[in-house]
Amino acid sequence: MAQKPTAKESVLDAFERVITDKGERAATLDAVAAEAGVSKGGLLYHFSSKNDLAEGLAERLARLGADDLVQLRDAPEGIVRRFIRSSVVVGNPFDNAYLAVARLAQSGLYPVANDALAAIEAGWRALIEESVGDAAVARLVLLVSDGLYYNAALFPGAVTPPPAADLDEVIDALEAFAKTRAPHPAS
Amino acid sequence: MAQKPTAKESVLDAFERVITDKGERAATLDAVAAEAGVSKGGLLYHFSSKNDLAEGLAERLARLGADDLVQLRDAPEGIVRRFIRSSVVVGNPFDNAYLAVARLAQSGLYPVANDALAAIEAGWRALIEESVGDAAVARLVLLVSDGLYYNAALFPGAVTPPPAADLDEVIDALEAFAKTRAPHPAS
DNA sequence: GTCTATACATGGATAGAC
DNA sequence: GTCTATCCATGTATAGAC
Repeated sequence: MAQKPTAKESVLDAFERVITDKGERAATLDAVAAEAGVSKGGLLYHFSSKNDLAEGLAERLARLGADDLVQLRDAPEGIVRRFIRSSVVVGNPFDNAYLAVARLAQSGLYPVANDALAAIEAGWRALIEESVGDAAVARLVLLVSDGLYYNAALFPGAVTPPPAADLDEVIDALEAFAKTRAPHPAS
Repeated sequence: MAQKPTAKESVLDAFERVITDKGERAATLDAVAAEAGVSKGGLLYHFSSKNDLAEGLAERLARLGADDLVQLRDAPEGIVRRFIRSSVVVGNPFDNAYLAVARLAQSGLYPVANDALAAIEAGWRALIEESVGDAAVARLVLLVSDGLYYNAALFPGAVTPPPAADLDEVIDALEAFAKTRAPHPAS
């Protein structure tokens, strides 16, 4: 029965797309309505304010984030490798939502966006710490991820995608360091 | 003879302060004029547009950035340690300018701000690479720095200052990794 | 050089027809 | 449920007095 809210979802898609492509400031009600193919009034029927739109996106992120965390936990290549690799935005639904909400959060106008990001980060942190077994290594992993993510995704237009080979080299370094700190995780 | 442009500089100070304290969106001409203690008209005499203000700040950053790079090169505690430590914003003139310009750049409305940041980053990258002698390590150092910086400084209000002890631990890890990669830099 | 007054555009949101 | 028309607030920028 949660299969039918197509109209709302497509407006939310449009909101997400405009934020991602042109930045938060460009995501006016007019622009979002146009992108969604409806009028401003039509949009405001589904989301009665701009803050309502932000909440909708934050909820979507929370939903997708839960799935993402499960996939991360079960990643065959290992949690750290998967986590770092996924720090460079590729364009899946979770990435798109995360990026858009991050942009919203930056403006400082939507506390709900900041809260949603904090919740995602907390989930990651717990999983990474549990996985690597050392707080310092976990911190390093999270910092590198943040560095990658923010660098690549934060500035609309100036996207600099890092080469995959370089990325793996960085991951190797992190895992080597992790071994240094926790040499015998099993015994 | 470059000692007298007090009025312009104080307007620029106000611009910087408002951006830092309340975010780029709150830095309207009205708000900046009020902060500087002048009228909107008075402000616009010195900077004929908002983009002009952004350019002024970008130039200030470039000026301070040159000094910063020299100090980094000569840091007695070592370049990497100094660099990572300085990634957490402390409030010196360079930090203030950098933070403000970063916020401007995020909006996507001021290409001059993005350019100024890119120039700063390029200077850092060259120095770090030269210092650690290994591209992968340099990349890691820059990523950690970015992670630290963006996390702490990007969201107006939600500033999370990382503990100094944890920071040093991260630096130790980076330097240990650097030794792994370049065991005998002299021979 | 600094001020007031004002023009002009844009964005969020309401009212009410269809 | 979606539209048009409109109101109101805010932000940038200009004109011209002092």
